[in-house]
Amino acid sequence: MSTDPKTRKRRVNGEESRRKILDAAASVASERGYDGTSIALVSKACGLPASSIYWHFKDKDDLIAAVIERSFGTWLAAVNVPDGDSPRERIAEMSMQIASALLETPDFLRLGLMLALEKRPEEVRARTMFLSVRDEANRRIAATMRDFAPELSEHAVKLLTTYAISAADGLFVAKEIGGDDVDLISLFELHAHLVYDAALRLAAQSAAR
Amino acid sequence: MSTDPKTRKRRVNGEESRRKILDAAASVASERGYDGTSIALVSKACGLPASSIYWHFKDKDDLIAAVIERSFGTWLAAVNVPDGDSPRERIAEMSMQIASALLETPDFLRLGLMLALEKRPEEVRARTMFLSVRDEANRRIAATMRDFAPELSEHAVKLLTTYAISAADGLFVAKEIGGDDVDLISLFELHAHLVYDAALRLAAQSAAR
Amino acid sequence: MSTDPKTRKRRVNGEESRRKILDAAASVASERGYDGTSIALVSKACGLPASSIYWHFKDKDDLIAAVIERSFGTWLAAVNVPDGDSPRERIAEMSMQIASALLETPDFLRLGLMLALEKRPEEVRARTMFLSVRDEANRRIAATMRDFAPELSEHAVKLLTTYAISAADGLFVAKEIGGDDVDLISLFELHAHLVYDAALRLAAQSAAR
Amino acid sequence: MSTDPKTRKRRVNGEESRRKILDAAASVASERGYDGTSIALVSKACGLPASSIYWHFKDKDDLIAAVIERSFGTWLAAVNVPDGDSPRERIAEMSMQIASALLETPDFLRLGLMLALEKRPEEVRARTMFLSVRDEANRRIAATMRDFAPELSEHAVKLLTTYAISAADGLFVAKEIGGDDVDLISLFELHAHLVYDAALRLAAQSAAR
DNA sequence: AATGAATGAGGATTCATTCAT
DNA sequence: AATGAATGAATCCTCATTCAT
Repeated sequence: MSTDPKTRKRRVNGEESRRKILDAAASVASERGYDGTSIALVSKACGLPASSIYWHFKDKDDLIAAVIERSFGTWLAAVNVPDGDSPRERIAEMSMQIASALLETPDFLRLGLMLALEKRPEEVRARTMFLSVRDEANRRIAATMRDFAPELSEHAVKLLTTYAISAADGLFVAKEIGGDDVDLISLFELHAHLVYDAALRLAAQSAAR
Repeated sequence: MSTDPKTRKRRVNGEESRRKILDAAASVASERGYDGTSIALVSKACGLPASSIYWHFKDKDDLIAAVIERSFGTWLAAVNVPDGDSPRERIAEMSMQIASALLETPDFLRLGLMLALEKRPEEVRARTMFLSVRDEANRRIAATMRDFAPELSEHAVKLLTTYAISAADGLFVAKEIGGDDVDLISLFELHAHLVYDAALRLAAQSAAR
Repeated sequence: MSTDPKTRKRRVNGEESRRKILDAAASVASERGYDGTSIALVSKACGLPASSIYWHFKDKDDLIAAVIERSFGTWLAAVNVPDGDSPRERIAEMSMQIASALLETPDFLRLGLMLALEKRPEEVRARTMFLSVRDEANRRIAATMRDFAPELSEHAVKLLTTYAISAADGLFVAKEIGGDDVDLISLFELHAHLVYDAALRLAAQSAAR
Repeated sequence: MSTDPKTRKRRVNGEESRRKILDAAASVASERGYDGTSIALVSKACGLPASSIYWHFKDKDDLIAAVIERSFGTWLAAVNVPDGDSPRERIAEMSMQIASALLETPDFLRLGLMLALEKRPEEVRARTMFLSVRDEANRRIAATMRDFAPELSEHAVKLLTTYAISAADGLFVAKEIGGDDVDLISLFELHAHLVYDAALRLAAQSAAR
């Protein structure tokens, strides 16, 4: 940390502006989606004129892709595979981590799902960014799954992984819609339980063959 | 009701125009969401001038709400609770019906979820329409659930219902994203299975208390 | 001419607006070129809001192409090949017609030349329009030339035609630059004379071979 | 003049930057005209940030005027009045020089003509620069003309000079439009021939009076 | 029941330019 | 001598909506 106030003030200004813009864009976009996020709105929210946004980002697409990217970063940092403990406990622990990360920084998934559902002709970079980030998550979960139950066939791994992620998405959506009426923690607990049991059963079937 | 052929002709034409507009709006909106759906786009897609759209619908909001409403109608018609058979088979059967209805007419849920995720200040009628339609679905499923396992506590019913619907949403989203890579039928089969088992277990717990 | 004022007022309004826009665009564009012609400027000049311009024309390019097209029409109407008289007199007569048409409606050529000189990457429709219109003029003059001196080789016809048109362009530019200092009529007289003599000489050479 | 190597280094670098900017501006401006030449485009083409351009040039106008000035310099250097030989040969020789200078460095005239055709309210310095440069050319040619045929009336000198320059402009434009289809050399040969004959005839007429 | 035309507000983006370093 | 960042005005164009017919 530099102690020279002048250097810090000036040098960092560019990056600070960039950060302010990203913050503003994240909050606007996660509330109103891609189309609903106008540059004017972001400009108002961050205090910088619209033209300044274009100094930091090529275009709206670039801006929102950056929002997704950063948002995924913070999100990932909050989730880390625990080791030790029994498989059941590890899975429950991860499940809790994901649930609370979703409660704390929902921007990533909310905006991502909005983009994912849209199928406009011209592929939006932001959408691609979300999908690739999601693919990465997919691979990690599949790896954990194989690790934990090596007998599972590849087909079963894929089925379970897709189910695990999809249902989590759905629960998140329910929470977004239902607000405090929805007990996300309990739902994720149930979810972890069900997926764990399903994995055991499928592993047993595979082994039997 | 007038028998004057001219009047009838007009009315029939009017209804056909209305239908054409709804068709166009449904296809555009399910691809691009609320904001991405411009009247000009709908006009181009249905061949009628923009001003004609305003003869049939009060405003854009009204149009999209109508799309949701009609879309839900067709959708509901495809799903009907089967009777007879064992509970397990009935649940599996319903599950299949829902999965194939989603494959055939995905507009309803795709557009609905898009709207649900958006949180704009001015409540959009279309969104409200979707949410109320979804509440109705919720009630029906809860009723079925109580019917099938009366021992379940109200809390358990709510948890299971929410989980059942949410995961279905998530699976639908996965299918939308993944396309043919995703085997929606198998996923719903697994889903029905898991929810059924969970219901049994929770019912047993409730009974034990 | 309809005598019903209401019909005329309303029915024609669309076309009248279109005309007003074209008039305004012609005057602005011929003064400031393609880039200098902003829709806002045209809007101010014609009294209609910018968005109305887009009702009548697809985009700026379309608008300016239409200006060129119409402008060429009026221009062509003012020039018609005279018959009777000796070749020399006919050429002199045509030459005068062209000169005075240029003096009266210079928009066409001024804007056209501006566009022709620009070589931007994305071909502008307006430019293409001018070039095709110019090709047509080229063909007509070449035909007249062949008609009048059949002995001329094709090569000579092309050389003379190009020279005739090009020098006329140049004289027009000089007049645009120099204003009243430049006696366009005398210059065209001289030009006609020189081209005529050149044609005679080249025809004689061709015949001699 | 300082001998301090640092200062010299800077100055040399500075002049090289200036040159790079001018090169970039010349290429952009000769392709897209005054309005089409944005500082951002020039910046991209020369690799220096926009703000650096403003260190070397007061504003856009200044930059483009400098382009014209330098461009005219290189151009002039390529054309030098030959002495000795007969008048006819001297004119033919000059004509060839001009034609090949136009083929090699067309930027000057292309940009100049674009500017000349525009008539915007606020006089652009770059345009004035071109016009004054052109006036100078005019004077030189008139002087040559008087020198070569002293009997010519001032009126005839002016007419011939204007015609000579204008037609040359026109031929240049034709070459710009037509590309390789247009044989600029032959056209200039013809042009020189015609002007020469016209001068002879007018001189004879003047003498006769 | 339908439509051609119009319109003000707002969309994304680029403009020429400035300023502190 | 150079530059990263900022900025207000302007760019083209689309928006949802209205209105007279």
